[in-house]
Amino acid sequence: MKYDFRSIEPKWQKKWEEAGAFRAVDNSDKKKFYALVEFPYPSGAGMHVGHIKAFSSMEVVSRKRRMQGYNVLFPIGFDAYGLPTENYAIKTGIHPREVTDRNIVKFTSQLKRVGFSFDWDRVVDTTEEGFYRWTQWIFLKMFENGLVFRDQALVNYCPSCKVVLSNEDSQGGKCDICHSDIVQKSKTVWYLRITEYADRLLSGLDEVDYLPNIKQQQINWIGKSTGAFVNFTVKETGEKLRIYTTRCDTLFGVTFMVIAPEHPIIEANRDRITNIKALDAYREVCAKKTEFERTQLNKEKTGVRIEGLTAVNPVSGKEIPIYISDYVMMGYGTGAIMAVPAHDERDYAFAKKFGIDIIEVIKGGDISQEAYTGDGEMVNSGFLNGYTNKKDSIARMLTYLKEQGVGEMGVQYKMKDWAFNRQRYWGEPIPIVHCRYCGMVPVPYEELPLRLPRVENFEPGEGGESPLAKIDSFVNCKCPKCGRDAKRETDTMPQWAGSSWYYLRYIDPHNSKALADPEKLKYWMPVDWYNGGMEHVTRHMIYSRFWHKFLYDIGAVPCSEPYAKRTAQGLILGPDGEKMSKSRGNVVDPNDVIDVYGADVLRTYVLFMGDYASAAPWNDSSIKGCKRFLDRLADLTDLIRENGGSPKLETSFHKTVKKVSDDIEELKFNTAIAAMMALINEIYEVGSLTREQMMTLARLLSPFAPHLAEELWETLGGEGLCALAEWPTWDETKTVDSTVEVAVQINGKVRATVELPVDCPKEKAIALAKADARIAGQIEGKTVVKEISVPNKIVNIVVR
RNA sequence: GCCGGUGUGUCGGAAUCGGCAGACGAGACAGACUCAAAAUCUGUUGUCCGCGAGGGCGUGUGGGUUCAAGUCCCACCACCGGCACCA
Repeated sequence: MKYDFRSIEPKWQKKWEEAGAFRAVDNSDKKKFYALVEFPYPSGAGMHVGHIKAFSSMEVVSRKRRMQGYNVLFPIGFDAYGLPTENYAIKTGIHPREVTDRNIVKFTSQLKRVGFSFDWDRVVDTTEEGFYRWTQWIFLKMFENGLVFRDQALVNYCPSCKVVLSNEDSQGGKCDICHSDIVQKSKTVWYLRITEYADRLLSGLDEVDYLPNIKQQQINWIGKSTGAFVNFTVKETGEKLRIYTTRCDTLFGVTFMVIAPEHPIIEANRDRITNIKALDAYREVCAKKTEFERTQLNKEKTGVRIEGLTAVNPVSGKEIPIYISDYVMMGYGTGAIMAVPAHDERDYAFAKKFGIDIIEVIKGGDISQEAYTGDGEMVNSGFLNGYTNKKDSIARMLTYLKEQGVGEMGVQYKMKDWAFNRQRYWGEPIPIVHCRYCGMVPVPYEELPLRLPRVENFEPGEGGESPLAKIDSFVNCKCPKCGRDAKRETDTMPQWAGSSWYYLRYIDPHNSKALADPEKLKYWMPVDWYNGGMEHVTRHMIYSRFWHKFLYDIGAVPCSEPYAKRTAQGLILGPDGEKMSKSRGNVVDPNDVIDVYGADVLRTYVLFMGDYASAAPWNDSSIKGCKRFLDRLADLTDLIRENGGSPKLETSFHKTVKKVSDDIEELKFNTAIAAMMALINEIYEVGSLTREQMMTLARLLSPFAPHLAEELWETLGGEGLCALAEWPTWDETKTVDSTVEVAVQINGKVRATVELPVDCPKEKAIALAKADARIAGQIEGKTVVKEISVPNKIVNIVVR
């Protein structure tokens, strides 16, 4: 058959669209399958081949599921709020709305050209009123439920761009945009109380099927640690100084305390502290450091002793000094630690520098040389002396602390509350009104969406204010509660907002009464399979799991976890082996590939190029192999004969159907395609095949190269669309040949192979192996020590 | 430092309930077709010794278990990803 991709690809794309072949059906009796891919950010550069790979796994699975009779929901949308569009607008003066619309048109045409089987009736755009209305709705629900709060915090601020930056945008202490030095600035920050869900985000992982490394990253991100809170007492004031520790059994080894420079106890005791000037000087130095500098490892420990305050160890009664040092963070635990220099490397370094006592409480190391962090017998520890097991000594100490009322078990998380505002224009307005009399008042639900006003100037204001702050008509409003003059919040939500719930909107994208109809949610949720990048398995996925759990708590969704299964693709690197980027100039544009080879070749190649989960470089010549594969496959129609093929070929078909079916489920597309290649190589050797076999081949090919598959299907007289034809099945009994080639080893080295019937009994196999001339020659004159035969695999004869 | 992963020809990669290492594809070389090139087709292609039959070596390194190890065990090395002064 002549394979002219230029004519057949548009032809079948049109037919699919006319037939509504990929439309998901609501209220169907069929079994559902919801496949999800991470919706793209519609950047001006358009898609690169990495996007194609990212979408291709669920594309193949979706197409296979449809052929298996499932009602499939495979949607696409656009995560369109964000900084690049806004920066582009600042630079060019073109409004983000126009830029976004233009980019979405571009992405849509690219996606359609590839022939993805998305349901185009369900496209969502996070910047559209009908969508962000519900983003705001969820925010207000969280506000109502006490999950939203405001607090002063130090933020990364770029004095040149006049903009507050996230930690990601200020790596290395430099502004990501203009590369000037970042300073720390105190700002009011909106927070979502994600830490309240920390434990459930952790335990929820037991219910879902994520790749192990994905689960592990989430576990690390949440960072749960179990330990104890212990109250030390300040001798001079009687105040409690509370610390968190995971090793409360080392309490007898505490020789000093360290608190964070920001710890409130300093302000509370300014007049009592005799060296307050020295402390203030140190604190000022710390305040100037960025989070990045402060967390640099292996740097010299610094700090200042607080004169005038002394702590009392609640267990030993010993009086110890208190220091401030920036190696203790206000943001973790209580911002204060008990220091056990003998058994903690950081405390050891600090004690050495400041000449503080080091008391050994765990035997096993040499504390004159370094801190000993291993296990061992407890010493110098009162009632704990003689304990050798960490678990027991901690348990004993916890009991004691509780009895004495000076401490108790506690849990800490590395995960922090989610800073949820940006001083930016191109985002969802936070629907809150500040009233002088009523405080923070939510915008009434019926007034949603709170529209983002159309402005002409997107430059951030002085001091890093949102551009919205300059729009009087937006800012000035009446308090929804008391009706007096009030001002709107001018910050917007971060980029993560829309993507935290978009998968729900696909289920009912045009609903104006609710974020989605409960009946539809019940049918479609949860997402059966979600694929995306490894870079999103912590932030995006944790954020969206948090929102989902909240929505579950208020009865808005029917299940507690949004994604039943999660996998990730590896990057496509540039032809030079480096990460694709505009600045390197190594980006491959899918349109260029389609122009030359067609969409089917592109689709096949991105899946054939390597292990789906690993990164692999693009190779301009390797893609030819996929082109040849499809050409050769199309030409097979010339070999169709009434009694074509051979019994062995029939077996190979059954094997291949099984292999391709199984491999798709494990995302092993490269070996699935390789199996089809091997099959057509075999057909060419045999020289003919049957029409039935060719139709099987077309259906197997359909998820990968659907346009060619349709064309073949039509040529062969198949009924309806190949995309909706029944997925081929295999007969397990027909996947085995009648004979197998078995390797014969002498002392573990292969010396010959013999053709044996399948499941040949051991004795017979050994006898037949020995009958082989070469084997007989090898055994001659030697003693056979042992004979091993593994049916259908190997015969090994050990001789001496 | 901690956690996770990977290491196989010239390249992308196959093969892990231990059983013929290098499937499939690319590249390279040789040949056919062609005035020629491209495309296509055929053959060769881990490495070393040998005219050949054949044999030695070979899956990051070193050791071990086994009739048999890319696969299992021990010790290391290198690279990639994540977290990181987390108390």
